[in-house]
Amino acid sequence: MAEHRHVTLAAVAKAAGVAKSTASHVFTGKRVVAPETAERVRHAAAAMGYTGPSALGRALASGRTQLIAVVTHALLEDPDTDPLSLAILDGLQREFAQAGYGTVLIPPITDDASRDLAHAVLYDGVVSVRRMVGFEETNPYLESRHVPWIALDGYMTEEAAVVMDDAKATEELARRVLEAGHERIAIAGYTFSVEELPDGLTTFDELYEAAPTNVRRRLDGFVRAGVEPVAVFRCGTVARSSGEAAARALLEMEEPPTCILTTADVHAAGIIDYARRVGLRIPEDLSVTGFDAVTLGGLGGIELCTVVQDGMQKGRIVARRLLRMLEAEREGRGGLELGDPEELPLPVRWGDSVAVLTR
Amino acid sequence: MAEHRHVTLAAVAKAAGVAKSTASHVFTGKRVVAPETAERVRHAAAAMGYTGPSALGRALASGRTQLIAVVTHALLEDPDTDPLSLAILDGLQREFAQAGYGTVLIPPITDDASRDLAHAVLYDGVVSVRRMVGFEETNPYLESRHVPWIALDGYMTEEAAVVMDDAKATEELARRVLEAGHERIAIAGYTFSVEELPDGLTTFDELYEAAPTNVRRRLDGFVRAGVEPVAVFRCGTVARSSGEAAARALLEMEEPPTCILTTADVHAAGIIDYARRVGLRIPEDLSVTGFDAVTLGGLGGIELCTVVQDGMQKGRIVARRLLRMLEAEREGRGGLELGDPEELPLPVRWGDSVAVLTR
DNA sequence: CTGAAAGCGCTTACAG
DNA sequence: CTGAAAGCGCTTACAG
Repeated sequence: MAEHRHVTLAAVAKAAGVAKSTASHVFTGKRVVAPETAERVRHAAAAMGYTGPSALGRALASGRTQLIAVVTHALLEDPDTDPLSLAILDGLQREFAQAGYGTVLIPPITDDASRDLAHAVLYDGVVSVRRMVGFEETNPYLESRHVPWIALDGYMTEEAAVVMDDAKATEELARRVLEAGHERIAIAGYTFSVEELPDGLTTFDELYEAAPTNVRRRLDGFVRAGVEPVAVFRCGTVARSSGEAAARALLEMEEPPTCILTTADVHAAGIIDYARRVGLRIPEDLSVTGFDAVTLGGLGGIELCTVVQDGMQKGRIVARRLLRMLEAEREGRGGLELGDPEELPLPVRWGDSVAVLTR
Repeated sequence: MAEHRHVTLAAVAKAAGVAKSTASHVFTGKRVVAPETAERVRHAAAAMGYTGPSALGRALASGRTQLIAVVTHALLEDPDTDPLSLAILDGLQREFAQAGYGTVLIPPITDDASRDLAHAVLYDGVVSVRRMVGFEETNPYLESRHVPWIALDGYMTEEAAVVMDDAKATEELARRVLEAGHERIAIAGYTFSVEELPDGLTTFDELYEAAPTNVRRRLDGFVRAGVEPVAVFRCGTVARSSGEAAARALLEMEEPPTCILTTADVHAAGIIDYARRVGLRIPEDLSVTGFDAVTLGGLGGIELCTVVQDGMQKGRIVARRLLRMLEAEREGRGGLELGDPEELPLPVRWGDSVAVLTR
């Protein structure tokens, strides 16, 4: 009946014959209000079609938006390309939602539109999930907002939030490959900054130098297992196409490897795509290992030998860390204890993409 | 050098010796400011570490948050379960970002946490993507916020935003199945409200009655092609498990169908899972068709005969519609022309999941 | 248990 | 081309 638009707390308070502060407390519950007073306020609110304090007013007055930004390119790819980031996003979103925070998706800053967006968006904290492009401008900007921030994919802030023993996992995986009798083994590892470092053959040391810390740990595991690669390829993107490029280069060698160890499932998938196209069978003619254990289409029934990274769980862990940072900030004590990072287990999954060589 | 926290427009204006309004206009560009005045303001801002007007202040003053909420369960499932919603989300997010809007993810209201979140979050408009659970409370709430809202999955607002000729596509698909010689054909269609209508055998008319409008159109296509189903199964969820349930029931029949027509790829995948498990070959022993053409794992090299629904494109179309609604609202004219909905083409993709029967 | 008032950080007519 | 002022819708000490 009543005009439902733009009913304010002030109007409700007036109608109920109480002060704005009292009406406010009825809704927030931050102060005890006499039952009958509260009832009067609720009644007036209902009659006027008032559905609770405007999130906007509350945000300005309290300085808290209940919003966390997630800067990512994950959705800007074919879902098939980066399912791990999607899973992480899922975990982040669930944990934030549970804690009463909405998750705002924003792309990295790459042009005027994304720059304007970054400036226009409100948030209390931020997580950046893929630093494939645009991070040169995005990172300093996020820094300038002076809010709690966790950057994943090998940044220090990730290391402080979640512990992953990549090396232990890849060591086990590589050890089993060696036990299967492989001697000509190649490594395909990835870096992020494709502009400076495109796909291409390289040396182990150069790859190690350019790789993010998590990839380094994976390479460490290969070394610890005793792998002496006959060739090393640098994947410039975390995308299937870089895996194809790796296969093309590696299979052209005079004595091609019998097994390629990768640092991401998407690369293993790209390698399989290419190998099949040139008529090779997996794993009989070429073995391959991955990392992540994501669901990928078009593998034709092959189950990858890989390391399981539970993205959803990882997202949850990271979210909990950010929530604690937010809390610490609210306490006004930058030095509040954040506690140790949680550990994400990384079990090996032994599929059927590695052949056991008999001689 | 300077203390970087909590620098306000007012402080910058004072330092530059201009009025707040002038400083504001330097940043928004909504009014012409003398070049040297602007320079003075920018200089002061830089010196004080001011990175532009607070999104919060701007939002309160202008009443616009530059945020669009997307209510969805898509991320709350295994990415493998609902890749179409993910693709739609992708399209929404891209289009919104381009228009300067951030995308806020919130879950449907199912408990106190999600209710609080829904109330706390700020947004100028909203799109709801999956109405699987919690919509009984979520929908009225979204309604009560009085902002432009598009609900997908067979609601009227979707129909007004995007035109899809599902019937034409499924008619073509079913026609080809009939041409392949199939006579014992079953239909597995889906509904949303699993609480009231669980998985189970039903009649065509009952399914039709309970189905959302888009599923109805798909069923229309089957009828138009001349299909006379020997059995009809109702999938109570849009998940692989409901497909398995369908296969279990349908294959138990005395004279089981040679082909099952579904209204979603995930159901086709579930059917394949089950059929394989009981030792049937696809398509030799059982043919199946889908709808959506999403990437699904574990299909073992089978390419589904299905209808291609480009989720990303659909998301973009829906986003553009919402943006137009927002604009219309801003103009203060509820009656502003929104124009016709855009059409999303639905091509048939003929894979290898339907056997050609020779007799 | 309740009120009056300041203030959160801006934008936007209005006025000149 | 620029300023002074009102106001967006709340929350939160402060006071009683």
